[in-house]
Amino acid sequence: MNEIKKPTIVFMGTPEIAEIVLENIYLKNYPILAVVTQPDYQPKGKPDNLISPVKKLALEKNIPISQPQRLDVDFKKWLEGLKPDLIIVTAFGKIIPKEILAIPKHKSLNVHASLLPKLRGASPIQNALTNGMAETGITIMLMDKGIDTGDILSQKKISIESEDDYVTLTGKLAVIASHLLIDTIPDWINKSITPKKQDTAQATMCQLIEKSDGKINWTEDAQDIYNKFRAFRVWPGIFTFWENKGNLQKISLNEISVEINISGKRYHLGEIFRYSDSKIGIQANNGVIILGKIQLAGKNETSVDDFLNGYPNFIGSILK
RNA sequence: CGCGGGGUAGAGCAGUCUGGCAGCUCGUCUGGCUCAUAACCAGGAGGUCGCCGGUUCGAAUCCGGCCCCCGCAA
Repeated sequence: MNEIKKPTIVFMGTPEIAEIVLENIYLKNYPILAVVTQPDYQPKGKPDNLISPVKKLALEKNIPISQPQRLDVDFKKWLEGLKPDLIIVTAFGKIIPKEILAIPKHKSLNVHASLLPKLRGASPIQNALTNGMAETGITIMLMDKGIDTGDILSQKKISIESEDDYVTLTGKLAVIASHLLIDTIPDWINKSITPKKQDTAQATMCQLIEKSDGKINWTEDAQDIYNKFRAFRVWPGIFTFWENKGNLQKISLNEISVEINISGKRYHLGEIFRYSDSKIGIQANNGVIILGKIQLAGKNETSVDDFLNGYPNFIGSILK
């Protein structure tokens, strides 16, 4: 790696993956002028504001913080005043106008958690999992006015293990992202990288996740249901409905596993049955979902064994 | 004052409407049975029924206030 004068950086990002990338930039002694992150979120009934992981780290390291509601004229003026050499964006969560992207001398780079042009958009990690993909990766690219359509500077692949879920995969990708970024910045400043156009014909877009996407359809393959569980681990989770004494009650499946080698008798799709002495299963297509921890709406999370002590009629019902 | 569910033994729940001995399943302890077991049989321990006040001969239950947990919406 060539020696360069380190560019001054404004970092824009919000969740854990952004925090890890930011931390590595900080540890490598890049001058960070400011971080920009989403406004604090105040949940009802909780005493404390939830602050983004990026903000938490910035507070710890005494880096100036901006949390604009909108990226408007005032924000632009503020940013111009900082005269950054480079903007780094990682999972920021808002679309950034191109006037802002154009401010830094060395433009704006985006760290995206997929192998572009695959999985452009807001939720690449979850979509890699729901699609059952065998590999994904990190792309660092120049930002333009489209969503993840900019020219590619560098990429790194990672294989997705069958036991990976959103948490573990995000962790792995974050580490790769932070290293790839540190390797890429000097080459970009030195102009020793030629940006590559994306092959638009190969592009796929990932849709924004909604809470309702967590609803389980018991006619789906067991493996697909399990993939959804892995992808939605942190949010929105997966859920189904149980008819108990005439009431439809929402049940979240917070901890499950899957058995795809089906043996023995089959049940109705969505039917709950005793899969073995210690396992409670739900029949899905081409496999069985094994319950670990579940949560009835309005109640605390419990193990399925505890749940059955209170609701013995659970076994034999059919989930909807 | 956004909408809704909940707080009962170590865990999960019923009982509350219609006030009248504190219950169920599991766990735990003791004993029995068994080659053996997360099995089976018998017995026991374990409760401030979230907190405060009110009504009543009598309150987990009815009335008023408060605290806490959770789901939805944002």
